[in-house]
Amino acid sequence: MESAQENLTIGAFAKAAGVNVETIRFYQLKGLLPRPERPYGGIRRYGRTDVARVKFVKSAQRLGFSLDEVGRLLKLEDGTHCSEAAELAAHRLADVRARLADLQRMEAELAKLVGECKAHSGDISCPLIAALHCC
Amino acid sequence: MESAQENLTIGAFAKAAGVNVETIRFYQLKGLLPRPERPYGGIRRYGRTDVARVKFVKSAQRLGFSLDEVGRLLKLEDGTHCSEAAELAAHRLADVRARLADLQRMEAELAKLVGECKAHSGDISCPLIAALHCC
DNA sequence: GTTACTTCCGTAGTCGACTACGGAGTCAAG
DNA sequence: CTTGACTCCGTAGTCGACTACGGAAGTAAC
Ligand SMILES: [Zn+2]
Ligand SMILES: [Zn+2]
Ligand SMILES: [Zn+2]
Ligand SMILES: [Zn+2]
Repeated sequence: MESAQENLTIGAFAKAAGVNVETIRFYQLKGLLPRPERPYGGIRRYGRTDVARVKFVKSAQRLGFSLDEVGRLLKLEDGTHCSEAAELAAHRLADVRARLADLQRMEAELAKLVGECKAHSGDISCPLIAALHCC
Repeated sequence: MESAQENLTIGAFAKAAGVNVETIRFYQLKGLLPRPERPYGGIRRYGRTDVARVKFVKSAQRLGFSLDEVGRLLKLEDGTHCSEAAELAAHRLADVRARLADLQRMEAELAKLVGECKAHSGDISCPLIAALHCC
């Protein structure tokens, strides 16, 4: 056979890419995926480059990029002039690190409070609740 | 004077609590804050317990609790039977830790890719872009 | 050739935590 | 007594990344 990965209907394409059909349509709407030509009154067909493109989007998402940023990354796909991509990634990294710091603070405070609640006796009021009171 | 912190209009209340007026109304709508009685055709007045309540909400939010969870925490405010509060906090802690792990993965991968992009010569294609390609 | 699954397409709904808007009523200062 | 700020209240819009719906038309299986 020519290939099991060419001439896919949108359903097979979505399955091959590991996403829902609606996600494909949504990406087309957002300009992340092209809408292939449609034969007279027929249905559109997709190939392996489309699958690769969706997987690119999903990989980038796993790194924290927004769909908007992924759109910009896709325009630099040849990889020859990567300074813009590097800048995008650096921004993303800074943002990830900021969120990380925030979560680490939450983790420490929550862990402390949960520990204190476990430890306190039934008589005095709960330090976990008390901590939320005075700012 | 009796107190600068009693008989506040909603505007003064919001300022004292460090939030917008609309936030107060939103919390009232969500049942996080009571709506004080309104004298015949007059305007509602707020006091220090209301301010404390908003600050409680904001403290809990900083620990990662959703407004829905904060609502449940507010019902345990006396701090005498804290096992439910402790359970909520433990769930929150588990969730925070899961998000933390995810962000740490992103941080490591992004940092690696940014480093590789800085290092690669102009000839070969960018490892940052390449990494997004093959799943 | 009929049934049953897909596809196509646009529009609208979801979630959370607000934010904005609009029009009427209230209040204090001058 | 007017001006201007503030309050009241409901409804609607925002953001991101989908998800759901609905009806018409295409397609595959029997
Ligand atoms: Zn306790
Ligand atoms: Zn209290
Ligand atoms: Zn590079
Ligand atoms: Zn590619």
